[in-house]
Amino acid sequence: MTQDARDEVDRLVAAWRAERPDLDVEPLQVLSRVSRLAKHLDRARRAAFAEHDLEPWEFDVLTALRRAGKPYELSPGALLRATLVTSGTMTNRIDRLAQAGLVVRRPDPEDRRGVLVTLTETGLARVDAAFADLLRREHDLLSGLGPADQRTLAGLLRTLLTPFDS
Amino acid sequence: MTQDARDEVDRLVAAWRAERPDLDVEPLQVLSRVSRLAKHLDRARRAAFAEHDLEPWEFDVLTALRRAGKPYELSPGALLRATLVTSGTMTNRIDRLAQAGLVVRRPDPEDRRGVLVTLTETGLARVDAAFADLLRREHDLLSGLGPADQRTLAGLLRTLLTPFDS
DNA sequence: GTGTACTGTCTTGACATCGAGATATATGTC
DNA sequence: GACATATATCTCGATGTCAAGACAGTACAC
Repeated sequence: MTQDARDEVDRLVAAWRAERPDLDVEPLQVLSRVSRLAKHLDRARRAAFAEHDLEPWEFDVLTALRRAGKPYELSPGALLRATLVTSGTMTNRIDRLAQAGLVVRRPDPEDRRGVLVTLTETGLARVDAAFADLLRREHDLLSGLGPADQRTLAGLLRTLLTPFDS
Repeated sequence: MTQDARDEVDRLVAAWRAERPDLDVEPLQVLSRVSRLAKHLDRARRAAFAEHDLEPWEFDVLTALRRAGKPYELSPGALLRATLVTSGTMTNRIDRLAQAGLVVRRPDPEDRRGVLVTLTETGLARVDAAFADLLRREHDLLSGLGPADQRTLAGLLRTLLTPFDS
């Protein structure tokens, strides 16, 4: 029934089965792999961005602005929803991005509580270069799967993700 | 060609296609979902462990020891390989776990540079309770997929993970 | 056995994050 | 139009992590 361990998670599951045969550890086959893959992805991303003098957190904010399209402008609130961080973190990020000249902050003319964050020319160029680079690397990471498998995988992941989109 | 957006990542991909039609953003369909799902999983885990007075990082170390089987003992080096953190981090974690009475440190009798970290009775009981709880919750998270889909998903993820197992 | 490289663990300083709370403004109700 | 509630952003203190390097001990060649 049990096949040979083929990756770290197979070994992990086998160890749990030996120690806790009373528990159903099947969920780990999926979820533990998701966590581990994400950890490796973070490292790969960090390496890719380093060549463009960007930290992952800088990239996250800049891409959110880039995706918004011209004039590449969003509120801090929109940015924190897009990046899943807390407001204190976002304030800090915007501060440092502004100091680096990649974004500028200006008052929201329509809501005096609000602020708008805009990509500068430098920021735009930097994020476009880094994003193209990232896609090349991610494409390579996925080269082990054919197009059909990738679509299948994306679909299954979407199903798991749907409940979180609230 | 483009189907309706059904989750956040579909919207993200659509936004990129509009802004950068020159790039092949298909890799995001898989990898962006992996990262997002991992982030949600972290939160779910944190909530599960809170009921057992454990932080995620505590759980990670304790489960590594638990999986090792009797006498629930590993070196710091083995622990950091199992948890993918750096040595400084592991030292800090062991310090605090020892202070909390969940593990004990003792000199390795066979290598005077070395140390062995052992689960205490308290630590064993705590990690067993938290792990059972976690599995229940993870089982629920996967309830959107049938057994066959779960196996398919696990298999595809394993393929992506294999190159990282070095 | 001496020298050199390696291994295992810990120390330190910098840093990004979180969470709670503060402030200012906006919105809706009576 | 006054009041309570909600929203947008920022401030601040605590914390966990990493990276680099220090230090002790081991292994192996010669």
